[in-house]
Amino acid sequence: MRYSRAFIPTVKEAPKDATSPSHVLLLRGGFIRMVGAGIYEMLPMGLRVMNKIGAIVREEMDRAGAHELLMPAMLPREYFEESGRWDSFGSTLLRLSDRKGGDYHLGPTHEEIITDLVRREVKSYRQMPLNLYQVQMKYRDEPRPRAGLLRCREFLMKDAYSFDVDEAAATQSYEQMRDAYHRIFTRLGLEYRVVSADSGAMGGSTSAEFQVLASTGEDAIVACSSCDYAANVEVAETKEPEGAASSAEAPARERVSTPGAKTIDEVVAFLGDGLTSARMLKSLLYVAGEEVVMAVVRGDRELNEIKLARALGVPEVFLASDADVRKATGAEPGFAGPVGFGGRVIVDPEAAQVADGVTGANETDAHLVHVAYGRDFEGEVRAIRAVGEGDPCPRCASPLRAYRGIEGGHIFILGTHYSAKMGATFLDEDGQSHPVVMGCYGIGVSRLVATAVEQNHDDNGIRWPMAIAPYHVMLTPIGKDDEPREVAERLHDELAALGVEVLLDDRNERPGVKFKDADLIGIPLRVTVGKRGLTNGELELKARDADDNEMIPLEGAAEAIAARVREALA
RNA sequence: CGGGGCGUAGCGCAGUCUGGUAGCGCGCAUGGUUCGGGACCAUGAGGUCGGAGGUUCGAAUCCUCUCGCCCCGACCA
Repeated sequence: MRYSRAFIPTVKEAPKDATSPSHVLLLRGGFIRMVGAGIYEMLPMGLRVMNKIGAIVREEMDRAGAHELLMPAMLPREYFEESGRWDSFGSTLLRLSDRKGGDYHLGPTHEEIITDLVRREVKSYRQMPLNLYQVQMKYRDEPRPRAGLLRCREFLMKDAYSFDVDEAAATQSYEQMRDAYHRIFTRLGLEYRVVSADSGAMGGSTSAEFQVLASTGEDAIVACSSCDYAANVEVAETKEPEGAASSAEAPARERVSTPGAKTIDEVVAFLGDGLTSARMLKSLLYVAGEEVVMAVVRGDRELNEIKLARALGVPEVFLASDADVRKATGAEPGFAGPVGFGGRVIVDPEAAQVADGVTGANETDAHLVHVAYGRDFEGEVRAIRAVGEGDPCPRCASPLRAYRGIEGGHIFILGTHYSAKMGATFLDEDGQSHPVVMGCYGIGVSRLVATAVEQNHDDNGIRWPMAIAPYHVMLTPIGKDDEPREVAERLHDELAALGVEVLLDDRNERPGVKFKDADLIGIPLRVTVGKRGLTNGELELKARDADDNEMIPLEGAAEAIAARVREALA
């Protein structure tokens, strides 16, 4: 491709509305343009990247035995009505009506539609296992689209659905998809972790997220430094200390006056005398359904609200208002504590280990010192704190490492959630009817374009992994002489004949402009053709992620460059 | 939906407080000089100041309403 004939509208200054690295660089590099909030155009370069990702996804899905189909994006109301999601999806569902006043929506996901297809067409155990997928635009009216392609209202998604006769077979399908996803993310050239995650409202029994590591990621995850345990912090566990505090030698409980000292830091500073936040018993009041409960974690730890909700068996918990705190403890906020507290108390195992703790006295301007679980207060011991860097792995006790990630894929076993509700049943060998057992598997294809950039960029621009780069090689003839241009033209044709995708910068621009654009758009290999090298019969080869040039002989250059490309793709 | 910010030329911004002929840089066009990390000179094109209403002799500027975009939070099979 001749750069002069391509459509690559790069810009020097970042549009002010873009803040995340991928958003800035994809805009500046001429890959995307915004049409509305969370709605983007894929320009030729962006589309090349997205299509490459899509091709890898399709290859691996096909290899795993899945079959591609295409469902409509515009859907009549009745399907989501049937599953209850016409209401439960709320305003995230983009609704529209036709000329006759009929209700429609744009598909945010397709469990209902595929389940309808399968209930009409699949009647026998002989027709399973079955795995159907599509790559299609999805529509979700996100409350807050953001960060360019990372969270859009219209986005390209690969969604696959498996259908099996029972849980065991469904698990097998799930494992096959997990393997396929491993191959996909590996081939994309992205560093990632598979983490266990909250199954959310899907009610699935088993699920895993494929998290692409990026310091700018929205999700916090932990991964073991030695075994393969990894989890979203929403659900991450850690090896908990056993037993209760050995409080035998601790002095008897005592009330101390702590005027104005409400926060952990203030109390530690006020009491002094070697007190650390790890000896504080942080007591937080939460509203869970009808009741107000107290959650106690060590003062140097954070509470994980999802885990607390799960421990309490409620969908979610809300931090109590100041008024609720006063009512429940009889004291101003900042002085709550488990000793003598009337309601339900959940104690984190680490907090239960504190032998000589300090906590609020449920009395304004007062705390209690020399407090221990088991001796001074009771409660249900449940792991409710946030797990983080350095905590021991729940499986092997090695230290966990904290990462940030972007969710690139998510796989679920759905069970019979949709099939039972929608009557997707089959007959087994004995003529008995059963609901099919489903799984669903998503990959955010357009999101991965941005995710790859978040993980692979520097101050000068993008550094595409070879497998998804818009072109493999950038040819940069420089100087005003004819020779570099002629050599570059010839090299372009030779490389193309070898199956290498080449972008030839034939623009009449100064070298600096060409180099800056080359770095910005991030083609993995750049070949500079200039008088400097040609006088020695050489070309300059520079990898986008390397610091220095290397000189290669002009003789046989095409083969050498093609070999480098093949090597990077292997 | 709560909080904050921003809409002025294709992009980035100044001008708004204190009303008085709409400016700068980049980009674009033409000519010339340049040519190994975003060159220089000259000339030029390009704007209903997001929109509507109001106040005023006069509104980018003041008032009211409205639309859009960004960030934080809530939310996010």
